[in-house]
Amino acid sequence: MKLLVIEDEQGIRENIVNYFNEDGNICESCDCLSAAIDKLAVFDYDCVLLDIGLPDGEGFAVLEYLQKQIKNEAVLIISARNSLNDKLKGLNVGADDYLTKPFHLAELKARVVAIYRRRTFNSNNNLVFNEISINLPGRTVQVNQIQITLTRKEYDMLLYFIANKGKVISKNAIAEHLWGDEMDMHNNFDFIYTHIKNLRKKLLDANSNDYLKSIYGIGYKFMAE
Amino acid sequence: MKLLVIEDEQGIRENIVNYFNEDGNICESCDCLSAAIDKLAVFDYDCVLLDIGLPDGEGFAVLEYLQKQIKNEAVLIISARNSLNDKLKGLNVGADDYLTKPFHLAELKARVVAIYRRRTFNSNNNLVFNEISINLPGRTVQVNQIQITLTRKEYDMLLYFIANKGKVISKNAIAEHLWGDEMDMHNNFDFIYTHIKNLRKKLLDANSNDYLKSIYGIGYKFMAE
DNA sequence: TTTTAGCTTCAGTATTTCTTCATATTTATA
DNA sequence: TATAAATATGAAGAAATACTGAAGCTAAAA
Repeated sequence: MKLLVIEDEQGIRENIVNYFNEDGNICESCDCLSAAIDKLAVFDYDCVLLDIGLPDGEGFAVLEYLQKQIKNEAVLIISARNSLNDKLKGLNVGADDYLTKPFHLAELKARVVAIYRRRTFNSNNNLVFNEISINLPGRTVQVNQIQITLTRKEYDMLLYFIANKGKVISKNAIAEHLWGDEMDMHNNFDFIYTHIKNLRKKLLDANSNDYLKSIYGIGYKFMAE
Repeated sequence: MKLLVIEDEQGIRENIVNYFNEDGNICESCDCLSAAIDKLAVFDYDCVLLDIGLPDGEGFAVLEYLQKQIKNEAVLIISARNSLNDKLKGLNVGADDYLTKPFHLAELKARVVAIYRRRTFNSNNNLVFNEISINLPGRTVQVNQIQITLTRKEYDMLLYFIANKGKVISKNAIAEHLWGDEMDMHNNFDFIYTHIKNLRKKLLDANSNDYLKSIYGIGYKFMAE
């Protein structure tokens, strides 16, 4: 999962980032509204963890920005305030959930996972596309009822493709989604080629259709019909 | 055991929480209906201790919520009212037991344990998974009818794995479950490796199948089937 | 006090995954 | 069709993660 933490208190911010990164997620962060908007304008995230009280304004501005841009990031508000008003305001402008400080990292993570599942998966926690079925809690992938074993990057890639099936995904977007924004790749996409190749091979070996289409000069598209 | 206490009177609530936590349980609490629903939406509990008279509504709403969500938390109602009507209403909407205030903490605990056993274990108080059989009251484990001796950490780990069989469990989640969330482990999982190793060895020495699978970069999964 | 069991730490090793690189193939376009 | 750029591939090196056995530590038991 790829996450963005918007939180001005350094301690809290770093705790959250470390906690998620240890689990194999890509978690980025920033400490003010303007940096947040900058990031969101350029990158896509699965979920944004948003503090309301920021040095340069209220976090609600992020929600409004996302709505205006028709971005579909999930948003979980983290806030010191626990008034019903703030909570309702946040949920009204499009937040998915609300958590009051102080909180346990485990609870934060449980909520993020819950939001993500609600958005992405069906009621059985399975993301199904034709002969491919992904089970999130078990981190397993089945093709034609037969289980295949994917590495972390392959799994993340497949999930990303299926979540965006039918859309052309640029190589930069893939890199950004799998490695985060500190990844400097000055036009070298060799590792993407390699992971694509390996993922393709595993899927084809399991008699999947050839959904992974290369778009010359741009990136890839996971064919949906 | 993981419990949730829903009770608005602070004194009673804290007494219950402390009493259960001293026994090595994980006992959380909240003081109103909406906070309770928030928690139940995200977390799973073994048993919910539910007060009926809450500031923002009747506790019965929790029972209805659990039924609607098809969650299978056990529920014990704690209430000042002891009218037959209320009792019947509670049991009708799915409560497992009913206790009238005032009560002794020892009685509360006895009832919770009774409910938990009734729900989780077969008639012999055993939690059985294939050739592994765990006896909760005795904290003993048998593999293929032969008893093996586990340390506290190993036992807790095994129980946690079997309770979450089929799901990938992150090392952070394991650490939290075994040591609590204050445990600061900045990327050092050596002790988890050690306990996993020891648990594995004991199970394999007793001719158990190799259920404990490592998920590279993430954590572990106890294979179900 | 001594002994012991269990927990944690550590260093060395093994394994898995990620990245790089050299080479081959495909594609766009001049 | 020729050329250059982009993409694909297999193999190998590098890095990250996991495993192991042993040793030290701690707290409870004898």
